[in-house]
Amino acid sequence: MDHKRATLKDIASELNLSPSTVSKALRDHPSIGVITKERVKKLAEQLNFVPNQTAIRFKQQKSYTLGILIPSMLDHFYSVAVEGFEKFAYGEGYNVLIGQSHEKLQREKELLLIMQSNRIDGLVIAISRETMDTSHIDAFVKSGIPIVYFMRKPINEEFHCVCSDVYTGAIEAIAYFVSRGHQRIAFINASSYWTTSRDRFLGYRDGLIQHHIPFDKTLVQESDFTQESNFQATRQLMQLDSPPTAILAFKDQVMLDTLSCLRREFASKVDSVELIGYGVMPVIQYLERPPLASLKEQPYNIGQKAGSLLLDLINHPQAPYEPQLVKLPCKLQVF
Amino acid sequence: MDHKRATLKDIASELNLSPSTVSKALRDHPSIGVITKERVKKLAEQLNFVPNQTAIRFKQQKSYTLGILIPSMLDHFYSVAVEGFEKFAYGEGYNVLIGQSHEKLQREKELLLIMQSNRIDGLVIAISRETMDTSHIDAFVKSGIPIVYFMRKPINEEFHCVCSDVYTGAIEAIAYFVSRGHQRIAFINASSYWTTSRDRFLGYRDGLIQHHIPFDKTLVQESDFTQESNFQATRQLMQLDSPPTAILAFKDQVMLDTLSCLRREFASKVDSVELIGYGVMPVIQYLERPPLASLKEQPYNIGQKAGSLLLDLINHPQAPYEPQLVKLPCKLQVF
DNA sequence: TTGTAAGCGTTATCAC
DNA sequence: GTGATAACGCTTACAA
Repeated sequence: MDHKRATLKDIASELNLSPSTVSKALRDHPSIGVITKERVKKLAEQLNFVPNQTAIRFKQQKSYTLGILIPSMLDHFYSVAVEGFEKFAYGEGYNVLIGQSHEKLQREKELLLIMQSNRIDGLVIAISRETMDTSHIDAFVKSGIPIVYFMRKPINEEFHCVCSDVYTGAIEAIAYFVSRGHQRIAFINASSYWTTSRDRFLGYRDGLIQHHIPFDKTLVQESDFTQESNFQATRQLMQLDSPPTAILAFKDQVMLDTLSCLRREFASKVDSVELIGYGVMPVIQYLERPPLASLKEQPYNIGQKAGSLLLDLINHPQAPYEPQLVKLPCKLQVF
Repeated sequence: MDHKRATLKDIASELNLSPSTVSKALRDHPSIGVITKERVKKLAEQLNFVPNQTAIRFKQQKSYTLGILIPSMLDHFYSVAVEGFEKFAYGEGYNVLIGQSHEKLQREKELLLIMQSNRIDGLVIAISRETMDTSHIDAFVKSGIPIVYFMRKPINEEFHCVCSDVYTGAIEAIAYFVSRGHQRIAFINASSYWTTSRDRFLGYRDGLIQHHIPFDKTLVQESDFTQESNFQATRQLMQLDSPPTAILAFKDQVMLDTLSCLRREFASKVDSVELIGYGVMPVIQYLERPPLASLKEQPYNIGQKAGSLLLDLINHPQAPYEPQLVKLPCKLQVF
């Protein structure tokens, strides 16, 4: 092992040059002679010189690191979103720090501090389920780090956000249900604190209205995504005097649990209830009797888009502030 | 926005102290008076002071960052392993840089360079499918960064490694198959360049031997994990004159594709072939007719263990080198 | 075309 | 108990 890593100074003294010359040579600065560049690069290669990013970051007062804070990487949607985000970030010369809140406000706060202390240049965040109060995020923003929400944005915050066009998706889902003869259409939603829940709900409601189906609030349940909660929501619906024949779920994970619940507890009705979720989880292809459909979102593109929006903010900190709201379309995929 | 972030110097000049005093005060250095500490901490709080890690890292010549390089976070096993690793790392005050090779050697090389240039303090790695030559890893090791393999270790490298005890798992699987009357037991393996493939194979072979079943090499196929490859392996097996009645798969993803292939192309036989995989993918609970069983591994613990082994290496760089091989048990879970 | 010197924020060492 | 100083590796005016 070369016990000491080569530095610019090492190269410089070896070649009787100054560190600044070496620095410029390695970065192809025009003011350095071709021959010098050659010599420098050759030796750098030999010494296995790798520039010390920690020093560069420190010097430049820029971490070249972007943060992304998500509920969990075990959620297929978010792991794909992270892929898109990373791809973009790496392409722009940035590293990525990933944080998982696991739906805990406390963890979210800790991660925000870690990221702040790492002087990340910007953050993309989908808030946790417990995040009803955003004072920790406000403090973060106040420290001067640009931020872009994605998917889950607090309903009362005016901020940049990249998400799926779940409203139109819900409209489409309802239309498809109706075209198949359904009139009793239920909806299992999530935290009313997120814009994405409100938008789904509005799409559901407006979809019903478009088809002259009266809105019935007993057909709307809320889940916290645990299996127990998904089951409970399903039970509530199926035990109604007039149970639904179609259910729109906040996301496929909810829909799958709904399916399980129907199979286990309402076996006689499982074939008479059709389901649509959001996300098109890859699992579904392995089901012998898949649900009706799912709204295909674009997590990869959403991650990328959030990254590029964030970079805009980083590169134009003085630009007039006007919250961008980017919605990427969902597409109904029938199984 | 406070446009400039507070530094030690800011606090110092405000209180007419020196930066070094402030530094010590904030870290509760015994040589600083209680009253001074009070004043310093109070002002730090007020100014919303967050220590600049980039400066600390630079100063300490230590990045407090661990790297983990995996094939893909979309693979359930690895995303859980990353969770375990992260949990451990954060607990020890380290950040985590995650890299995904997506099974590409080229990407793996790039990521190694990025990590090196970030001066990570250590790396945990599962090599890509394309990694047959390890010169890039050797170079990395030579640069002085400790490394621990997990799951996928090159077969000809003597290094620390944390993985599942897949050998014993295979033995168990075969025993279970035999107990159910199977004699024609096939095996779909992966890259012969990994120890984990060799170990599975040895378990498969020894398992057969234990039950006096002759080894038949036509019953062993290799897959590269693409759906096409999984299907192809399944076809090869099922088209034999005497096709298997039981198949052990390298991992559940392979098993699921095998199941799909049987359903689509060998529908008449799908009920007469029993399957066992590795991993216990959560998907499986949603299948109406699940496969026979799966070997439950411990990705979370493996990630944690790899992290703690890595930290040992980091903290005791002078310790005599003796490759550690840690194997965590698999457990057969019947569905 | 090359060199000099200052400085980024923090901590360790040593002096007071 | 507190302060001055140097150092980490690199970049960037500016000087030569």
